[in-house]
Amino acid sequence: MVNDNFFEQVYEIARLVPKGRVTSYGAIAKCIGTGKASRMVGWAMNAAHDATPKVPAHRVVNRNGLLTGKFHFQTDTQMQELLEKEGIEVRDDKVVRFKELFWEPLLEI
DNA sequence: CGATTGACGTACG
DNA sequence: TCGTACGCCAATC
Repeated sequence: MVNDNFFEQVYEIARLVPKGRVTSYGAIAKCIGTGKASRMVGWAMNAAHDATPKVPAHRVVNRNGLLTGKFHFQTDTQMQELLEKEGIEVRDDKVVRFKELFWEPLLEI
């Protein structure tokens, strides 16, 4: 895999997420056109481990703002620490004020 | 080529 | 409010 359009789009959007902001898999999925297939975003993220440059997957959470993918990080706390480092409050593995911090990729694309 | 899986989302009970 | 079921598309086995 060198430039899989599908993954590329997911990576691109994930990288476009401003610091201190978060987005959801469904929003990205809808943005790239997969729409209903929000699972594909997560699948793409799975490959994001090998993506270049590194994809800020810690800014991508599920619709509930829950850090579902934290388990896939280097450490289960890495994701939360990264978010807190960017100014995002994380409580009980979920983004605080997720609604306010939510960033729609459609606004940029 | 068929079956299974997947970092989700929505619907239903 | 919480738990379970189904759908959706693409990739992998």
